[in-house]
Amino acid sequence: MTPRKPPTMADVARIAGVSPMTVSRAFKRDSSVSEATRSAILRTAEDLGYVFDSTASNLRSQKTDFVAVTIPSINNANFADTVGGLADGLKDRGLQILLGYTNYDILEEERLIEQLLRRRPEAIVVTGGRHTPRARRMLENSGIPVIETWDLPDKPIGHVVGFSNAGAVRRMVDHFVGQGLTRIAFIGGDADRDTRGTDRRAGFIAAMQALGLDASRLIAAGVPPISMREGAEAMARLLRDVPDTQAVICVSDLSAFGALSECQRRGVAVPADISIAGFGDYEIGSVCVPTLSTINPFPRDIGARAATLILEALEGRLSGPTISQITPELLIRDSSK
Amino acid sequence: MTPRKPPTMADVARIAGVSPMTVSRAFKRDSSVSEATRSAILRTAEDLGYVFDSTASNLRSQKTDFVAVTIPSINNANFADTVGGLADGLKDRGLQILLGYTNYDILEEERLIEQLLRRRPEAIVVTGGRHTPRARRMLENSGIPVIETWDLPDKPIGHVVGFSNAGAVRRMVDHFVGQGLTRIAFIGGDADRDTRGTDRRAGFIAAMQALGLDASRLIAAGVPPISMREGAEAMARLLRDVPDTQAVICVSDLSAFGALSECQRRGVAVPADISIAGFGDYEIGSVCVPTLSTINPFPRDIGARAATLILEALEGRLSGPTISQITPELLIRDSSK
DNA sequence: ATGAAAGCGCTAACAG
DNA sequence: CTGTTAGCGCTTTCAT
Repeated sequence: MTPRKPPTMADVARIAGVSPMTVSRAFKRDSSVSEATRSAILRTAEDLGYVFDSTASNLRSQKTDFVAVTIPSINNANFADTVGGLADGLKDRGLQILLGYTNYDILEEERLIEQLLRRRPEAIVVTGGRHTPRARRMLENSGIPVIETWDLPDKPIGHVVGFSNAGAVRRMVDHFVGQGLTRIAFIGGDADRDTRGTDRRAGFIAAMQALGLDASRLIAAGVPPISMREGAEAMARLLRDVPDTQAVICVSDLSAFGALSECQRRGVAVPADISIAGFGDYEIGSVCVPTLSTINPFPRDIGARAATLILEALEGRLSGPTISQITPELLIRDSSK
Repeated sequence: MTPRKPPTMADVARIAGVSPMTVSRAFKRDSSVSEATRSAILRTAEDLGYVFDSTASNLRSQKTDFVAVTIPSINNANFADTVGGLADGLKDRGLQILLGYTNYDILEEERLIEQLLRRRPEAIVVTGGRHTPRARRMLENSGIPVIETWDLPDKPIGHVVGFSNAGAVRRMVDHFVGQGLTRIAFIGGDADRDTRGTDRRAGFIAAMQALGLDASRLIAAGVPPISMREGAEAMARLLRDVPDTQAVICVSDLSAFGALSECQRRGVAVPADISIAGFGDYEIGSVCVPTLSTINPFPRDIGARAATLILEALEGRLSGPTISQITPELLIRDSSK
C-alpha cells in the first residue's frame, strides 16, 4: 500500500516533457501520436507506476465501457454460459461486463437495475421479461439499449433474445405422448419466483390439456431454483403418491438428475419403469447413466447474439427494436427411450 | 430511448427550488436535510426520471464502492459460492462487486487486473497466489487492500484467505491408505494452468512418496478445468491401462462424477472394485449413487471472510497483513467405504 | 439545515 | 502530430 496519492496523467506529462493531452492520446489505440513519443510516455508511465483513471475518463467522455447484466443466480451453468457468450462478444470492443444477480426476485431486480444504471452502462441485458413497473420505467427511460433475454415478453422494452419456455416444454410433452406415454408429471418449484420455471410449468399444463390429458400431476419441490436434492425428494413423493406415472418432466436438468438418482436408490428402472426429462442441457445430463433427455436452449448463443446487438446498437446500425428467437433443441437420450 | 440528455442534479435542484448541494445531501443516508425538503427533492427526482450519476460522484469523492474480484471461471459452483459469500458480506455497506474471470490463465489475469484497477476499486480479491511479476507489482502498488484466496501463497501480497490444496489431498491419501488401499491414482488436468489443480496433484505425489507408495498413476485428462466427460475418459484409460488400481482421487467432484459414471457404464462396482474421491463438495457428490467422498473447502466462508477483512481494512481497523486459514473438511461417503 | 465556490482527472473541441 | 482551454456532474470545504 502506497501512502502517497497515486500519480496522475499530469505527473506523467510533466516528467515525459509533453502535455497531458498527448499522454491521454498515447493511451488510446488509434490516436495520432508519433511512435517515439508514445513509447517514451508509456515507459514513463510504467516507471511511475501510473494507472489510468477510468473514473475521470468516464465522466469527461460520458462513456464507461460498461455493459450491465442481470442474471437470477451467479451459480447456474446456463446463465454463466450466456454471460460468457456476451463477455466474449464484447471483449474486443473493450466493453466490460458489470454483473449483478437478482436471486430470482423482481424486487431485488428493481434495486439492482437502479444500482447498475447509476454506473452509466452503455447497454443493459436483463434475464427475463417480467419486471416491476418502476424497473420497467427505469429501463425505458435509460436512454441505452435494453435487451431482455431467456424469454419472449408480450411487451418488450427494447430488444429481445429469447425463446418460449412454454413452447419448449410442449415439445417434450409431445415427445412423450408420441411414445405412448400419457400419465405425465411435472416437477418444479413451488412459487412463481422463477418466471421461466413458471412458464415451463404453464406450458406443461397447456400442452397436456390441449391433448385432453390429466395435467394435475404437479410436484412442487421447494423454493426455486430447485436443487438436485429437491428433485430427488420430489421424485420420492411422486413414486409414493402417484405410482402409476409413466414419465416426468423436470424444470431443470439438475432436478432431473436428482429425480434419476432417487430412482437408482429405489431400484426403479429408467426409462423402463419411468421416463425422465430435464431442461437446459447441463453437462451432467450427457454424462449420467442413463443420459438425460433434455432441451438445449443454447445459452451461449443467447449471450453472443445479445453482444452482437449491443455492438450494432452502439454503432447506430439498428433502426428499431428487434426480436431474435433462439430455437431450443429437443435432445432425446436414454432416460426416455 | 430518450433522445435528449438525462437530467442532472442541477436540474432537480432548480425545479425543487434548492441548491444542488441540498439535492446531493438528500440522496445520502445520514446527511442533515429536513425530512420535508428531502421527500420533496426525492419526488421531484422521481418525476423527472433523474438517475444519480455515480461516475461524477466517483471522481469527486475518489470513491467508487467497487470491490474488484478475479475468479478463474464464471462457470464453477465453488467460485460462485465464494463470490456469493463476498457479495452478501459487502452488500450492506453498498459495495458492489466488479467481477472478471481469468480463464485459468495468469497472463489473462494480468490484463484483467489492470482493467479492474483502472476502475479504482476500493479493494481487490484475487483467486490464487501465483501471478505474473507485473500483476504482482500492480497489486502491490495499488494502494488498496489486496486479498489472495483459495491458496496459501509463499509470499503473500496482502491478506490471505485460503488453505493448502496439497495438504487437503494428503488427508485423502491418508484416508485411503488407512483403509488398506495403496494402489492409488490421481486424475487431473494435463497442464499447469490451474494452479490449485497443480497443487493438488503435487500434494498427491508428495503424500504417496512420503508413505513409500507408487505415485506414478497420474492420469492427465485434458486442459484444466477438466469436465465430467474428461473425468469419464480418464477413468476409461485408467481401467484399461492400470486395472489393478484400488482408489482414485480426482481433482474435482465434476471429474470424479464423470469417473463414477464410467464405472457404472462398465459395470465396475464403486467402491467394491475401486474407490473414488473428488474435491470441492459440489452438490452432485451428495446426490449421486453412490455418494462421493470429497473435500469441502468452504467456498462461501472464504468469500465471507474476505468481505469481513475488506470492511475492517476500509475502516482502518487492520494493522498489518493477515492470513486466515479455512480448514477444509474431509467428507467420507459411499464411494470410498 | 442550507448554500457558494472550487475542483476531482481526464478528454472534447478547437487551434496550430 | 501536439497543445490550450474549458468542463463533464458531482462533492469537499468552508460559510452562514
